[in-house]
Amino acid sequence: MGRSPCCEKAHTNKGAWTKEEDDRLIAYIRAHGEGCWRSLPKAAGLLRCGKSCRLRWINYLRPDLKRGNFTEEEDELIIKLHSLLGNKWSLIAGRLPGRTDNEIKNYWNTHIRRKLLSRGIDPATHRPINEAAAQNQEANTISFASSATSAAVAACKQEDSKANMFLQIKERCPDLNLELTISPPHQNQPDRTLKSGGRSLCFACCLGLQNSKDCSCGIGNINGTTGGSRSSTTGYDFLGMKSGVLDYRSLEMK
DNA sequence: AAACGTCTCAACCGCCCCGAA
DNA sequence: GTTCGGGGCGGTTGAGACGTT
Repeated sequence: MGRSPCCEKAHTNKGAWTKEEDDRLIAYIRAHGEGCWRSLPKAAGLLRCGKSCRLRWINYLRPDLKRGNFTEEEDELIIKLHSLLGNKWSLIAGRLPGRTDNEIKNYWNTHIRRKLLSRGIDPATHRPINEAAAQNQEANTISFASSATSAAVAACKQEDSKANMFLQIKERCPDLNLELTISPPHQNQPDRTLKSGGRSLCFACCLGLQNSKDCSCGIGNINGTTGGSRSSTTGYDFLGMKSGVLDYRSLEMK
Protein backbone atom coordinates (compact mmCIF):
# COMPACT_ATOMS: atom_id res chain seq x y z
CA MET A 1 0.00 0.00 0.00
CA GLY A 2 1.01 3.62 0.25
CA ARG A 3 1.83 6.12 -2.38
CA SER A 4 4.57 5.69 -4.86
CA PRO A 5 7.58 7.86 -4.08
CA CYS A 6 7.61 11.26 -5.70
CA CYS A 7 10.78 10.36 -7.56
CA GLU A 8 13.37 7.65 -8.03
CA LYS A 9 15.22 7.87 -4.75
CA ALA A 10 18.00 5.50 -5.74
CA HIS A 11 19.52 7.98 -8.16
CA THR A 12 18.96 11.26 -6.37
CA ASN A 13 21.33 13.34 -4.32
CA LYS A 14 20.42 14.24 -0.78
CA GLY A 15 21.72 16.68 1.76
CA ALA A 16 23.15 20.11 1.27
CA TRP A 17 22.91 21.71 -2.16
CA THR A 18 26.09 22.59 -3.99
CA LYS A 19 26.69 25.89 -5.75
CA GLU A 20 26.53 24.12 -9.08
CA GLU A 21 23.15 22.59 -8.29
CA ASP A 22 21.84 25.98 -7.20
CA ASP A 23 23.07 27.54 -10.42
CA ARG A 24 21.45 24.86 -12.52
CA LEU A 25 18.14 25.25 -10.74
CA ILE A 26 18.17 29.03 -10.97
CA ALA A 27 19.10 28.94 -14.63
CA TYR A 28 16.38 26.46 -15.45
CA ILE A 29 13.63 28.34 -13.62
CA ARG A 30 14.72 31.62 -15.16
CA ALA A 31 14.47 30.06 -18.59
CA HIS A 32 11.33 27.97 -18.18
CA GLY A 33 9.51 29.11 -15.09
CA GLU A 34 8.52 26.82 -12.25
CA GLY A 35 6.22 24.48 -14.12
CA CYS A 36 6.10 20.84 -13.09
CA TRP A 37 8.36 20.12 -10.14
CA ARG A 38 8.27 16.39 -10.74
CA SER A 39 9.83 16.64 -14.16
CA LEU A 40 11.99 19.66 -13.43
CA PRO A 41 15.05 17.85 -12.01
CA LYS A 42 15.48 15.71 -15.07
CA ALA A 43 14.91 18.61 -17.42
CA ALA A 44 17.36 20.76 -15.48
CA GLY A 45 19.94 18.01 -15.28
CA LEU A 46 19.70 17.72 -11.53
CA LEU A 47 19.94 14.49 -9.57
CA ARG A 48 17.42 15.75 -7.10
CA CYS A 49 13.87 14.98 -6.06
CA GLY A 50 11.32 17.43 -7.45
CA LYS A 51 10.21 18.27 -3.95
CA SER A 52 13.77 19.03 -2.98
CA CYS A 53 14.07 21.43 -5.93
CA ARG A 54 10.85 23.14 -5.00
CA LEU A 55 11.94 23.55 -1.39
CA ARG A 56 15.33 24.87 -2.38
CA TRP A 57 13.79 27.41 -4.72
CA ILE A 58 10.98 28.52 -2.42
CA ASN A 59 13.10 28.82 0.69
CA TYR A 60 16.51 29.98 -0.53
CA LEU A 61 16.84 30.80 -4.19
CA ARG A 62 13.79 32.94 -4.89
CA PRO A 63 14.89 36.43 -5.85
CA ASP A 64 12.46 38.20 -3.54
CA LEU A 65 13.63 36.66 -0.30
CA LYS A 66 14.67 38.88 2.54
CA ARG A 67 17.62 37.41 4.34
CA GLY A 68 18.93 38.49 7.67
CA ASN A 69 17.64 38.96 11.17
CA PHE A 70 14.00 39.41 12.02
CA THR A 71 13.08 42.86 13.23
CA GLU A 72 11.27 43.53 16.47
CA GLU A 73 8.18 44.42 14.44
CA GLU A 74 8.33 41.12 12.62
CA ASP A 75 8.71 39.31 15.94
CA GLU A 76 5.59 40.88 17.32
CA LEU A 77 3.63 40.30 14.14
CA ILE A 78 4.58 36.63 14.14
CA ILE A 79 3.50 36.28 17.74
CA LYS A 80 0.16 37.89 17.06
CA LEU A 81 -0.48 35.94 13.92
CA HIS A 82 0.49 32.72 15.66
CA SER A 83 -1.96 33.47 18.42
CA LEU A 84 -4.66 33.70 15.79
CA LEU A 85 -3.63 31.01 13.38
CA GLY A 86 -1.59 28.52 15.32
CA ASN A 87 1.13 26.68 13.44
CA LYS A 88 -0.13 27.78 10.03
CA TRP A 89 3.32 28.90 9.02
CA SER A 90 2.48 29.43 5.40
CA LEU A 91 -0.36 31.76 6.34
CA ILE A 92 1.90 33.63 8.72
CA ALA A 93 4.59 33.83 6.07
CA GLY A 94 2.04 35.34 3.74
CA ARG A 95 1.94 38.38 5.99
CA LEU A 96 5.71 38.81 6.13
CA PRO A 97 7.12 39.88 2.79
CA GLY A 98 10.30 38.05 1.87
CA ARG A 99 10.00 35.50 4.65
CA THR A 100 9.28 31.84 4.14
CA ASP A 101 7.20 29.46 6.17
CA ASN A 102 10.25 27.34 6.92
CA GLU A 103 12.22 30.33 8.08
CA ILE A 104 9.43 31.53 10.33
CA LYS A 105 8.87 28.06 11.71
CA ASN A 106 12.55 27.74 12.60
CA TYR A 107 12.62 31.22 14.04
CA TRP A 108 9.59 30.50 16.15
CA ASN A 109 11.04 27.30 17.55
CA THR A 110 14.46 28.74 18.29
CA HIS A 111 13.79 32.32 19.33
CA ILE A 112 10.18 33.31 19.87
CA ARG A 113 9.20 30.33 21.96
CA ARG A 114 11.98 31.17 24.36
CA LYS A 115 11.09 34.83 24.25
CA LEU A 116 7.49 34.12 25.20
CA LEU A 117 8.49 31.72 27.93
CA SER A 118 10.78 34.35 29.40
CA ARG A 119 7.80 36.68 29.46
CA GLY A 120 5.83 34.05 31.32
CA ILE A 121 3.63 33.31 28.35
CA ASP A 122 2.83 29.84 27.13
CA PRO A 123 3.81 29.84 23.43
CA ALA A 124 1.16 27.25 22.64
CA THR A 125 -1.78 29.07 24.15
CA HIS A 126 -0.46 32.65 24.28
CA ARG A 127 -1.77 32.85 27.80
CA PRO A 128 0.16 33.39 31.01
CA ILE A 129 1.86 30.14 31.93
CA ASN A 130 0.03 29.84 35.25
CA GLU A 131 -3.30 30.25 33.57
CA ALA A 132 -2.38 27.83 30.82
CA ALA A 133 -1.25 25.26 33.34
CA ALA A 134 -4.49 25.60 35.19
CA GLN A 135 -6.43 25.14 32.01
CA ASN A 136 -4.48 22.05 31.11
CA GLN A 137 -5.83 20.49 34.24
CA GLU A 138 -9.16 20.46 32.54
CA ALA A 139 -9.87 17.52 30.34
CA ASN A 140 -10.75 19.23 27.13
CA THR A 141 -8.46 22.18 26.98
CA ILE A 142 -8.04 23.54 23.47
CA SER A 143 -5.47 26.18 22.77
CA PHE A 144 -6.69 29.50 21.56
CA ALA A 145 -4.54 29.14 18.49
CA SER A 146 -6.46 26.20 17.18
CA SER A 147 -9.81 27.20 18.54
CA ALA A 148 -9.64 30.65 17.06
CA THR A 149 -8.81 29.30 13.64
CA SER A 150 -11.55 26.77 13.59
CA ALA A 151 -13.89 29.23 15.19
CA ALA A 152 -13.12 31.65 12.41
CA VAL A 153 -13.96 29.09 9.79
CA ALA A 154 -17.03 27.93 11.60
CA ALA A 155 -18.17 31.47 12.06
CA CYS A 156 -17.97 32.17 8.39
CA LYS A 157 -20.50 29.46 7.76
CA GLN A 158 -22.97 31.59 9.59
CA GLU A 159 -23.26 35.00 8.11
CA ASP A 160 -24.60 36.49 11.32
CA SER A 161 -21.50 35.37 13.19
CA LYS A 162 -18.94 37.36 11.24
CA ALA A 163 -19.13 40.43 13.36
CA ASN A 164 -18.78 38.38 16.50
CA MET A 165 -15.72 36.65 15.12
CA PHE A 166 -13.98 39.90 14.34
CA LEU A 167 -14.78 41.13 17.80
CA GLN A 168 -13.46 37.90 19.30
CA ILE A 169 -10.09 38.18 17.56
CA LYS A 170 -9.92 41.90 18.18
CA GLU A 171 -10.52 41.27 21.84
CA ARG A 172 -7.62 38.81 22.01
CA CYS A 173 -5.21 41.06 20.20
CA PRO A 174 -6.48 44.56 20.69
CA ASP A 175 -3.45 46.15 19.07
CA LEU A 176 -3.41 43.90 16.03
CA ASN A 177 -4.81 45.80 13.14
CA LEU A 178 -7.45 43.65 11.57
CA GLU A 179 -9.12 46.36 9.64
CA LEU A 180 -9.51 45.05 6.15
CA THR A 181 -9.19 48.43 4.57
CA ILE A 182 -5.63 49.17 5.58
CA SER A 183 -3.96 46.95 3.03
CA PRO A 184 -1.90 48.59 0.35
CA PRO A 185 -4.04 48.95 -2.73
CA HIS A 186 -3.42 46.24 -5.26
CA GLN A 187 -2.47 48.01 -8.41
CA ASN A 188 -4.21 45.74 -10.85
CA GLN A 189 -7.13 44.74 -8.80
CA PRO A 190 -9.95 46.55 -7.17
CA ASP A 191 -10.10 46.28 -3.42
CA ARG A 192 -11.62 42.88 -2.93
CA THR A 193 -10.94 42.44 0.70
CA LEU A 194 -14.51 42.96 1.57
CA LYS A 195 -16.20 42.78 -1.76
CA SER A 196 -15.40 41.21 -5.03
CA GLY A 197 -17.40 42.31 -7.97
CA GLY A 198 -20.09 43.52 -5.69
CA ARG A 199 -20.17 40.29 -3.72
CA SER A 200 -19.28 39.99 -0.09
CA LEU A 201 -16.39 37.77 0.89
CA CYS A 202 -16.92 35.11 3.46
CA PHE A 203 -14.66 35.13 6.48
CA ALA A 204 -12.57 32.24 5.17
CA CYS A 205 -11.67 34.36 2.17
CA CYS A 206 -10.85 37.27 4.41
CA LEU A 207 -8.42 34.96 6.22
CA GLY A 208 -6.79 33.97 2.99
CA LEU A 209 -8.53 30.61 2.85
CA GLN A 210 -10.11 31.10 -0.52
CA ASN A 211 -9.48 27.56 -1.53
CA SER A 212 -10.72 26.17 1.69
CA LYS A 213 -13.70 23.90 1.71
CA ASP A 214 -15.01 26.31 4.27
CA CYS A 215 -15.33 29.10 1.76
CA SER A 216 -18.99 29.86 1.62
CA CYS A 217 -18.98 32.75 -0.81
CA GLY A 218 -17.40 31.03 -3.78
CA ILE A 219 -15.10 33.97 -4.45
CA GLY A 220 -12.07 31.78 -3.95
CA ASN A 221 -12.97 29.74 -6.99
CA ILE A 222 -13.32 32.83 -9.10
CA ASN A 223 -10.10 34.62 -8.37
CA GLY A 224 -7.67 32.79 -10.56
CA THR A 225 -6.85 29.78 -8.45
CA THR A 226 -6.61 27.54 -11.43
CA GLY A 227 -3.95 24.95 -11.91
CA GLY A 228 -4.21 23.67 -8.40
CA SER A 229 -1.59 26.04 -7.18
CA ARG A 230 -2.26 27.20 -3.73
CA SER A 231 -1.48 30.33 -1.90
CA SER A 232 2.26 30.07 -1.63
CA THR A 233 2.64 30.33 -5.34
CA THR A 234 0.12 33.00 -6.04
CA GLY A 235 0.39 34.97 -2.83
CA TYR A 236 -2.07 35.04 -0.05
CA ASP A 237 -4.77 37.54 0.11
CA PHE A 238 -4.61 37.05 3.78
CA LEU A 239 -6.44 39.94 5.36
CA GLY A 240 -5.97 41.80 2.15
CA MET A 241 -2.18 41.81 2.07
CA LYS A 242 -1.59 39.83 -1.06
CA SER A 243 -0.01 42.50 -3.11
CA GLY A 244 3.74 42.29 -3.29
CA VAL A 245 3.99 39.63 -0.67
CA LEU A 246 4.56 36.30 -2.34
CA ASP A 247 3.57 36.98 -5.86
CA TYR A 248 7.12 36.29 -6.97
CA ARG A 249 6.01 34.63 -10.17
CA SER A 250 5.22 38.03 -11.54
CA LEU A 251 8.82 39.11 -11.19
CA GLU A 252 10.75 39.61 -14.32
CA MET A 253 13.17 36.72 -14.79
CA LYS A 254 15.52 37.86 -17.47
C1' DA B 1 43.76 23.37 22.72
C1' DA B 2 40.57 19.81 23.23
C1' DA B 3 36.32 17.87 24.59
C1' DC B 4 31.75 18.33 25.31
C1' DG B 5 27.19 20.38 25.20
C1' DT B 6 23.89 23.41 23.03
C1' DC B 7 21.93 25.91 19.33
C1' DT B 8 20.66 26.91 14.61
C1' DC B 9 18.60 26.11 10.38
C1' DA B 10 18.72 23.68 5.84
C1' DA B 11 16.73 19.75 4.29
C1' DC B 12 13.92 15.67 4.44
C1' DC B 13 9.68 12.96 5.42
C1' DG B 14 5.07 11.76 5.35
C1' DC B 15 0.55 13.24 5.15
C1' DC B 16 -3.17 16.03 3.24
C1' DC B 17 -5.61 18.66 -0.26
C1' DC B 18 -7.28 19.35 -4.66
C1' DG B 19 -7.72 19.13 -9.62
C1' DA B 20 -7.77 16.06 -13.52
C1' DA B 21 -8.85 11.82 -15.61
C1' DG C 1 -18.40 9.18 -7.62
C1' DT C 2 -13.78 7.32 -7.47
C1' DT C 3 -8.95 7.09 -8.24
C1' DC C 4 -4.57 9.02 -9.14
C1' DG C 5 -0.84 12.18 -9.11
C1' DG C 6 1.30 16.63 -8.15
C1' DG C 7 1.90 20.31 -5.10
C1' DG C 8 2.04 22.09 -0.59
C1' DC C 9 2.30 21.97 4.38
C1' DG C 10 3.83 21.06 9.18
C1' DG C 11 6.82 18.24 11.93
C1' DT C 12 11.24 16.35 12.53
C1' DT C 13 16.08 15.41 11.84
C1' DG C 14 20.96 15.99 11.70
C1' DA C 15 25.25 18.35 10.39
C1' DG C 16 27.79 22.20 11.33
C1' DA C 17 28.53 26.36 14.11
C1' DC C 18 29.10 28.21 18.39
C1' DG C 19 29.78 28.48 23.38
C1' DT C 20 31.46 26.65 27.73
C1' DT C 21 34.39 24.13 30.70
